[in-house]
Amino acid sequence: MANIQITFPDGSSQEFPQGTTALEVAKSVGPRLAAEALAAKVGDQLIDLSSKLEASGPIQFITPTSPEGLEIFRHSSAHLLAAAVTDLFPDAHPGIGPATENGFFYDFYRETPFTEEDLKKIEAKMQELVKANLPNERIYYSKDEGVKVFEQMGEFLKCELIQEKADPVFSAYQTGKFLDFCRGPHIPSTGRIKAFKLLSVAGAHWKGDERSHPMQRIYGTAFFSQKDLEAYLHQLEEAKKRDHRRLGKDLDLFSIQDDAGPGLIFWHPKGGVIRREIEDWLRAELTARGYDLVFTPHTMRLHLWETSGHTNFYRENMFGAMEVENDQYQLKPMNCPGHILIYKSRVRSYRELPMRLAELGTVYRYERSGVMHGLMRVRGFTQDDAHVFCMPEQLETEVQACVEFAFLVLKTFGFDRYQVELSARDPEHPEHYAGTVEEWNLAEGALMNTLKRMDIPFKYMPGEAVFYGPKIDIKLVDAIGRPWQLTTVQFDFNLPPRFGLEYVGSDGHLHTPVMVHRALLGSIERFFGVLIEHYAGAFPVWLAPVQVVVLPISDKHASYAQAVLEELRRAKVRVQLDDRNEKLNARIRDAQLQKVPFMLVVGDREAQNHSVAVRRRDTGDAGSRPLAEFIGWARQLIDTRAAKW
RNA sequence: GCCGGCGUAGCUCAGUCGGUAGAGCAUCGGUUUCGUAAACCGAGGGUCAGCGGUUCAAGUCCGCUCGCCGGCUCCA
Repeated sequence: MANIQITFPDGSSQEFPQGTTALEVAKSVGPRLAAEALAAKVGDQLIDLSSKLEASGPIQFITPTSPEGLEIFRHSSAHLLAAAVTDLFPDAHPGIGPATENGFFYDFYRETPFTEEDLKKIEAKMQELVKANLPNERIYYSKDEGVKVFEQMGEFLKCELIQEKADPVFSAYQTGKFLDFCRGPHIPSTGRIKAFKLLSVAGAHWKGDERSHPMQRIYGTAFFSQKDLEAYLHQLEEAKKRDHRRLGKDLDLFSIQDDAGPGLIFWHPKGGVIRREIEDWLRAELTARGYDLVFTPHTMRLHLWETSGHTNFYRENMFGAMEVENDQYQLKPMNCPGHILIYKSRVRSYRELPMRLAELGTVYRYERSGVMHGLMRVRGFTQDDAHVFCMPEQLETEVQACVEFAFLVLKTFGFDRYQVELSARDPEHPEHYAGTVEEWNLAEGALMNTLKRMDIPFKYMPGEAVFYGPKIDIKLVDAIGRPWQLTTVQFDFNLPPRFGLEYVGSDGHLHTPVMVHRALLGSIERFFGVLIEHYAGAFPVWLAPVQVVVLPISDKHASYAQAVLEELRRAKVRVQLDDRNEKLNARIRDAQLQKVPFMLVVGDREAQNHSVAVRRRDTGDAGSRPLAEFIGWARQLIDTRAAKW
């Protein structure tokens, strides 16, 4: 038998007989590697340890520390889950079960729902299968043969998948009695899975199609060590404490009320302060960047939305039209038509371009009942919207300015977890899009050049563009790792021709302008939600609804406390006096829980030399200093919008 | 919209087998005047989400509706 040459990551190589398994190669390196290895990688292909090596080449072993290690491990955990479920519940038909970012899930079709108790039973069965240390065996089938095997087992969902996706010869994995159509690779046996937990059961749809069978999805997570698992569960608990819905109530920032309806936000005084700070900052920046601030009506004639095309492609997201004097009016789901009407109100010259119309525009969208989520997904919200009307040759400059502005937003509010996506058209289906191929090439080129020139890493997403133009999106991540879209910069090849927009060029002829939609914060509501979670409610001084609390030690110090209060007010610091009949400790505790940045304790000593004893929210007692000095410090933190101090 | 869970005082929650509702915190009144994360005493506060049904009797069992939570789907 011929020998093959296997090269290791350190560059050394060794000969093995053809057909040697990856595991045997690992053993030749050392027993420790053989014990730790989960799978192997040949070239860029992942294989099982039981796979036979047929050709010379490099090999790499996947261990718990490899980037792919956890994913393979969790995928095998999903199989373990399915093995346990099919064993306990013969009427449960497995669908699909992949690894996810934080764990894994498996979807089952079953008439009766799984209960919490069922999850416990399943977990116990999984433990049992771990103890049995069942091998994950790979079996090859021809397509016809495979379909027959799964048909005999009554696994109609698997048959469907095989018919749709399987190669003429495909692999399946056997774990105990459970057989799954699966590409692999898998860890050698179930005995390796020690730290796992089933987390929840939720509804899903077969193949993600809403009209298809309802499925039951069991979520779980698995780690290489019990310690890692516990750390993850602890992190979930911590994240819950940052949930903006929890903090919104505890800090009295906003509410959503049954009497008013779901998805409609009430901004309480404290939330209102933060919103005003955000908006004031934004308006100043918009003005400095050559935007014009406008206001447009909240309801307009329905025919306007027919012209824009919304009644065709956006109807299911619009509130119903209302009748006024035999005419139909529509609550606005977007601001674009309003801005377009301002543009159209008179003849425009190329000298006026680019024209940047900005509005904090409140829109209403009908969201289906199951999708609302705190401030993140609502039915009424305010966008920091703007539309830039310009000539094609101005596009790139305008896009760059938008992206730079977006990054200033991220920096100002201290966001560091985000991802940038460029959504382009699907080149296979040019007929799905408005505008010509030339226009699209120009627009996609402008977007991509901008990102590349600015050295911003991004995900290129062909086929993800909306029909009217390509876009750049920036998504931020919430407390439990869910991404939320905020910033969007989008081209629009659709609306300018639909509304017959034009400008007089330097050549004296009429031309159609190009239009860019952009929102940086996205919606003020969603932005606020992400912001609350980002700071866990402990806002930097410039945003904190109450920046300073004055705490007189006893009634004797009331008049000095009052003087301190007034001096801070004159310096335009948001300050409150807490002179309730409570012990100092209790009042400090309340201020801490309200996450007030500074507490000023005043007693005899402070009254005597016009000073304050400063307590910081984060590090506690910071000693006494003259009142004037503290005010200077506070003002500086506010004026510079300091994130840390 | 779909699947599952949940809804008791302002908040967090208890309430057994169906027998007419309770705690802590918060609020209000009083006492206490205090130096860096919860003083003490007392009082008020409920359409048990809503509507309907079963029953001698429903917070508890059944149905419908509304809302919330976790997902799915959707998301210009």
